[in-house]
Amino acid sequence: MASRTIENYLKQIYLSRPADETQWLTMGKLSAAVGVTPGTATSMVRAISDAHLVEYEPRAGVRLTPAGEQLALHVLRRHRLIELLLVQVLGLDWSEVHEEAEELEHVVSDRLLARIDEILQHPAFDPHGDPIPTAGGVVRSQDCCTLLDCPLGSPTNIARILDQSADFLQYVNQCGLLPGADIRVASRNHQAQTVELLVIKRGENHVVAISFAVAEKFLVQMYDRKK
Amino acid sequence: MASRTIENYLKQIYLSRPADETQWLTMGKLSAAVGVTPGTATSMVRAISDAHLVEYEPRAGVRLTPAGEQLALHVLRRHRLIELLLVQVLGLDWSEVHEEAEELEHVVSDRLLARIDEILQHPAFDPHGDPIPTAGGVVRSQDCCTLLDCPLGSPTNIARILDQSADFLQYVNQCGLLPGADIRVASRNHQAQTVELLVIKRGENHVVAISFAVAEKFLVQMYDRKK
DNA sequence: TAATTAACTTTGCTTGCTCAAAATCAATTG
DNA sequence: CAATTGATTTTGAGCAAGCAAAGTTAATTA
Repeated sequence: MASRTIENYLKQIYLSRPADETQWLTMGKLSAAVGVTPGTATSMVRAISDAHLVEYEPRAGVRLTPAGEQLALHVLRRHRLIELLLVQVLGLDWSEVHEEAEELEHVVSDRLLARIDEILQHPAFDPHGDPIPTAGGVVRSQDCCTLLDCPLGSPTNIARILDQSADFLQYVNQCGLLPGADIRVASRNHQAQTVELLVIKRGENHVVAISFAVAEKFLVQMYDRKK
Repeated sequence: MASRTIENYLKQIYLSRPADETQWLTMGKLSAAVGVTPGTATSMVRAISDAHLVEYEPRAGVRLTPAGEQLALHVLRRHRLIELLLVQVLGLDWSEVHEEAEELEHVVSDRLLARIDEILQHPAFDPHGDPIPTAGGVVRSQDCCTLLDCPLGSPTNIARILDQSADFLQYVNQCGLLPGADIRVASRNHQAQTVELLVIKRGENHVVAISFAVAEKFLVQMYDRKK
């Protein structure tokens, strides 16, 4: 069995993997994601590679093997199901659950996880809109784009929020930009680097302005995901 | 913060402490309870004693300080609230929850614990009838005796089950000896070392025979705890 | 009292994970 | 092409926790 340290490395390797599948994840990025010094990451990755969960190429980086990816997805499944349970059943605030799940994901048994999945009726997304991998390790991907490159004017709704720090999520909550919220991108100002949004909240229209950097943290869907 | 190893040692020291408060818990018993070799227990206890959570007297044994006891009770509170949550809210079988809680008890935050306590409406007992210490570290003790020394014939009900291994609890479940069950001790046979019980289950009387050793694993109350 | 025994402690070693600092490599820049 | 820079790897060390086996101590038996 993989230690909780190894589970964490695998999860981070998965989450930080470069968009281009042929690319390797560098040790610098991995060590930052895991929160250890680069040297530590190198030696841990060497060890994990001995267990055939990753491929490691010195000075190039690291990449998950199919076995490693399955394990990473399993951890991610636990994490996301737990988050949803904490929000929907235990009534925690969604800004708190990420931290909590970070610990719990390493100790819930398969049996308990199956019960959670059942109680939540086999959900496909966690409270932040992240897809929950199936028990078989399949990720049902959404067809999304960020608030930076989605079409202007057309109505859409928020699918996913990529920054899960408590502070940020509290702000998100406050201006009604939760997953599922109906919005429209009113305008983009490339000089000011801002995006203006129309948020439909309790029938009323609100205007919210965010920077390009923040706009990239929101994914929206082309077609309404509720149907 | 105390590591999960230290939390475990403190919990076991509390649970295995001798009935007589002036006595020390020996290293032999502790090492067996924690599941390590005696030498390991000795050196861990030395370390925990440096943190002033226990008193340690070489060749005599170990005993919790007030600070250590508070921490032990806190761990126990987490353990027992989690067990109850798993049974009542998540619908796990009560024979499974001990193992599960053994892991979870070290990772649930105070905030989550408070929510669990609220959802369960500040319960006083876990599914096995063990008392749940308050957030302030107070144990509300019950007035109990075992099926070995309770009076013959008089109606009573099961308050607590001391053996929490899955196999045993499945048997307990099967013959209806759950906490709260209405029973009477019909007879004791000192030659055969057995106790005969009358179990009132769905209006009907059932006869169950158990050995003295098993009888000691059940605590019953003098007065009906339901009122 | 001396010998035996059981419980406990000490010692030395291992594993897993980490860091700091030194060494190395690769990719620019001058 | 040499020098500098930035990223990466190696080295040496430390800490927490564990085991096995050798050494002590105290209590019991003879």
